[in-house]
Amino acid sequence: MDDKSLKQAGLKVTLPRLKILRLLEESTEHHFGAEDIYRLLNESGEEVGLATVYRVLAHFEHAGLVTRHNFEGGSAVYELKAGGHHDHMVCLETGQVIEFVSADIENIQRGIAESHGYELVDHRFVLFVRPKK
Amino acid sequence: MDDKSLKQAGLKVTLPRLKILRLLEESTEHHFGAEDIYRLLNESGEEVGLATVYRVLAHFEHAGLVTRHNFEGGSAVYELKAGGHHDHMVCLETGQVIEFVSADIENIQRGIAESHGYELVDHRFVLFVRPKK
DNA sequence: CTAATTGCAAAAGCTTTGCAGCGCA
DNA sequence: TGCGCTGCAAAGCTTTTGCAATTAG
Repeated sequence: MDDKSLKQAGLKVTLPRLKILRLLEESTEHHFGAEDIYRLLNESGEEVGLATVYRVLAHFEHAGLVTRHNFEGGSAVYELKAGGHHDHMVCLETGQVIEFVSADIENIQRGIAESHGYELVDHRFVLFVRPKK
Repeated sequence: MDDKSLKQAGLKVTLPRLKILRLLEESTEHHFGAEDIYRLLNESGEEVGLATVYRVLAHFEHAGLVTRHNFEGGSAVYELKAGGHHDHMVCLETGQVIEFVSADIENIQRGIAESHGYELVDHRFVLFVRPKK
């Protein structure tokens, strides 16, 4: 199954790639920094080099398996592209990332791009929020 | 005038701060990296240290004078908060940044945050586009 | 067998920080 | 005068890269 995703993506099936893909698929959390992945794997005895984690994630991104986000804070986070498209809400107090979908947003944005003479390729919509008192 | 903005923001009026604020206000371009500002100032004979540029921008951000964006690519860009609020469209071929406003987007997002039990603090909406053929 | 991938360590950005001296209020 | 700001250089982080050894197909 993992094997298949990798092959379909045109990627050679190697141990580090399988380990990383499995971690991304099996975790309840959906957003990981490279350092997180490195730490989690090594803590569970799966030895993978940090440079490899970065290279694997870059490959996954090119292959369309994951998306890279630059939220706030120094480091990027990666997320498996699975399930439908969604956007993100980041809680400024807890750092928690909530996913949501808005059909309205999806509909509006294409019109905006086109009214400026452009073709929409992708978008990033992030809400920064705080628990309601 | 510049003087006033700084005082209103509760910032001590110093030469580097004035120079940077003037650059941000007078340029037709609206988006600058710290390195850009450093280079532009020094090229026009205004000597300012790079560390100072970073510190001034951080102060400006806290004071609400500028917004910091983490688009793609290694470095952050800053933009003067002036005129109304707007969002951004980044052309993937030319790197050009276009600003736009969408009342619909503005209206929708607050509802989204609240329906999840959060209060909206800020948002980031970026469209990645390509010239229409 | 060949080309791609890995690991390590070193290097490369971008940004922040320590400290001594200078400048604004 | 006193506290905050500046500059420089050094340190810190995240991410990338060179290279020799290893592995997948």
